Amino acid sequence: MPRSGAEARNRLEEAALELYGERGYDQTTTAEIAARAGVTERTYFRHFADKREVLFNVEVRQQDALARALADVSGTVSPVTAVLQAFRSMAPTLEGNRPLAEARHRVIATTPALRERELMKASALSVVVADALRVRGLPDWRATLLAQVTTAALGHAIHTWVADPASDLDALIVQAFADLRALSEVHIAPEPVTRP
Amino acid sequence: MPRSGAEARNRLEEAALELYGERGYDQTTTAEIAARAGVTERTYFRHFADKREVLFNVEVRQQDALARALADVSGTVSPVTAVLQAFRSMAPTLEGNRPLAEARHRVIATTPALRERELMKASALSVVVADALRVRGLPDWRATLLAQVTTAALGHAIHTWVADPASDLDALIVQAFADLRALSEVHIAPEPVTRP
DNA sequence: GTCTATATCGCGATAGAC
DNA sequence: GTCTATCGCGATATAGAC
Repeated sequence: MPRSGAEARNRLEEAALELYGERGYDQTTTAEIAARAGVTERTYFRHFADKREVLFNVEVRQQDALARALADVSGTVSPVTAVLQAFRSMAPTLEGNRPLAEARHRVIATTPALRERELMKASALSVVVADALRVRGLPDWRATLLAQVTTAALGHAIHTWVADPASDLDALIVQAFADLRALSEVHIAPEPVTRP
Repeated sequence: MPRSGAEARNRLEEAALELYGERGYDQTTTAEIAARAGVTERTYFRHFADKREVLFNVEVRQQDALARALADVSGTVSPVTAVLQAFRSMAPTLEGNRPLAEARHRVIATTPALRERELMKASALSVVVADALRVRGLPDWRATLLAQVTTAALGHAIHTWVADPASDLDALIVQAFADLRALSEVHIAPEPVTRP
């Protein structure tokens, strides 16, 4: 009965989030997800590589959006500012479906297998940022580390946002970057290299 | 053929590393690993939670060592210096079995499932560092971010060390922290908070 | 130690969409 | 008609229960 693959995909994502939320990840089978989505188990695996991946297609889309945003930022601003602007451009989309994000994060936070996958996606995001920084002329090592630091800041902002229903994501992102600068001034920068 | 648990464990770790290296992770079954180690598959799962975990007991031990090292660092030095000293104290042990580390990293780098687990362990390490920093009086958010930054630097040092047979890990760790400070001076600290 | 659930994937056939 | 998604069936291996 289903026709367009994208529809089945969406139904599978919804079904999975519901079931993982209801009974927990471990107590849910891929067969159940497929059944609730109205397709066979085999179809599930044609859309998603494994039991975890259903919850992370959202992130993949965000990653693509971020890559585009990074490419669009004016070349005249500093690297960190460029990253900040790109991150901020993603805030509205995320704010758009907060309830979904909350449900997602709740399940992920309580399931080690899903946290693993989340770390993988975060790492991929960091790579995207690092690539953009390299394009902007930063040497490899700096691009990599700066990307890790900024994505960590973004992660913290999102985490705080999910935890507090009254918070504003964009403001939290700006705040996270400000904290980052403060941190580097107080704890990282001033000291000279130490010796034993 | 009975042995004292710990021995079987070691043989399982060796066998797994060998097999993963020879045919690749996907083409290796837990039964094969158990067979090469001279135990049953059931015994394998008594020692390791899943197919990935065999390769990461090393990291768990390192994590314990790091926690101790962090607790032992003098309370008078700055937080970042404390972390640096603790990291450096781990270098000799690692330098001790470089060939093993090389084989490990080669397999992990080429196997997504293993990279996931590696990220998980790195995250756990970061939590250990963050705890230590909190004990030293840093507020939550700073402890977390600083821990992520420093463990990222450590990860980079180790990565470089594994890639270059002629390199010295301790020197690379020191270098990584120096780069960290340089990075924060040039790219993070100087600028004031930006506006849209 | 044994038994079993179920995640994962290969293959050939079918049925809508264009 | 050609694609491509889906189905139905079967095989293997991981992981956990008894």
